[in-house]
Amino acid sequence: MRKGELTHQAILETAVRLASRVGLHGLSIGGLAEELGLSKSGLFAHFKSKAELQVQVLEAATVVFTERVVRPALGRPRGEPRVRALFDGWLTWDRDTLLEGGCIFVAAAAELDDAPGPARDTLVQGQRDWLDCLAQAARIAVAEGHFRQALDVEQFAHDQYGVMLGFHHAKRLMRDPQAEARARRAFDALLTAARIPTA
Amino acid sequence: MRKGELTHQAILETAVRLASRVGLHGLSIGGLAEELGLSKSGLFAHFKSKAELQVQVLEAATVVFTERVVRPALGRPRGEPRVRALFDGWLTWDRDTLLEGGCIFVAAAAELDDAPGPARDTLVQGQRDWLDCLAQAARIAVAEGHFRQALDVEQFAHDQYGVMLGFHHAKRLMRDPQAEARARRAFDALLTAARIPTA
DNA sequence: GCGAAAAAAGAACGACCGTCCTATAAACGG
DNA sequence: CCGTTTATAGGACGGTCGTTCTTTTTTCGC
Repeated sequence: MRKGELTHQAILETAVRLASRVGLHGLSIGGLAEELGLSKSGLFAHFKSKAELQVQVLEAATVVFTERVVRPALGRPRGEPRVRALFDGWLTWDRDTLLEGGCIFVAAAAELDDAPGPARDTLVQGQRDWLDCLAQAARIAVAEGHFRQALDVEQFAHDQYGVMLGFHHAKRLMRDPQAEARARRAFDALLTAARIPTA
Repeated sequence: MRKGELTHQAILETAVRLASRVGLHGLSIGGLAEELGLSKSGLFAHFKSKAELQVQVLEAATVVFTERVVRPALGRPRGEPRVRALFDGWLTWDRDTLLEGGCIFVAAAAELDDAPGPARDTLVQGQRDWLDCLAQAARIAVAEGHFRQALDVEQFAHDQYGVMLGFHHAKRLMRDPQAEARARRAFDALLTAARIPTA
């Protein structure tokens, strides 16, 4: 009862890393087993299906993301500092977590946007939570007087996400060495617009 | 020499549509053949490999995109109107082209960002051209006095791309009915920031 | 340490994949 | 209309996929 849970966890850890490179679709039972030195059937026994594996990979990645990005940011002062911390953590969490293939959620979003099923549902829920988290941080910044009163915090979260996606595109596909600088400049512009009274 | 070229074109047309749903990876020779009522080998003969098929699919999609988005925009007045036209066309070109799976380039970007090869090279070149096109349109808007002199036009193009990616994410993955309104609002903010003298 | 229970391995399955080879059918220049 | 070129079909290949069943090994409470 303990050994099983242990390998189960080890599998997921490797699976998240592998999925970031090859995608949830490209993540194969056999390939994953080989990477871990396990037999295909031995690994499969931990999940009743590949779909279940995909769901658990997304859940495991979400746990890591929360630990690596959200929790540290919650330790920062309420308002703009926390908003910035969320963005900063977001920018580098895949690097810090050794996800060579970049943010697994961005890859999964493109893969699953037209593939109904439990994996998609899991991803969407996680993204919804994350967007809510971003919006809530902005809401606090409004309450603290850092951002203007009339700011549409959901729009702010949405725009922040767009900046992040642009960063991912520039960095991972275009291999643009300026990607991070561009993303920070774009986010700064967002912050500026959020601060100044109704433009 | 004519019949062949005709079906070749028909194959690519269907392939682009199919790839938008299932991705370049999920696009299978057999599945594509069935959709067209052709034999697998008959279709395969048109391309020497699957990699070549993928490249040609991307090229075909680029032609459509240029025809549907870039060319109409070039008919609009130089400056901000043209910049807006590029954005507007971009927002809806996948819908207009009956790409049920959404913009094929966004899907391909996530699929290929870690897969070196001719398909990736083709995509990257196309995206580079497109970003150059956006930057050039912004440059003209500066020259026309619509945008401020000091505007970083490459940054503007990059930010514009981020808005578009945010739109795609909100619409296709999150099924957010407000996706388009959000995207327009974000782009308007970009335009405002581009107009006003150094904030 | 023994015995039950859990974990892992081994082998096989049907299905689909890209690719190749060969034969047939259609297209087309003369 | 014929003969050649071209386009398509048919079938088979080795490989990988997810999944299942059966067997062996390991774990772990008693």
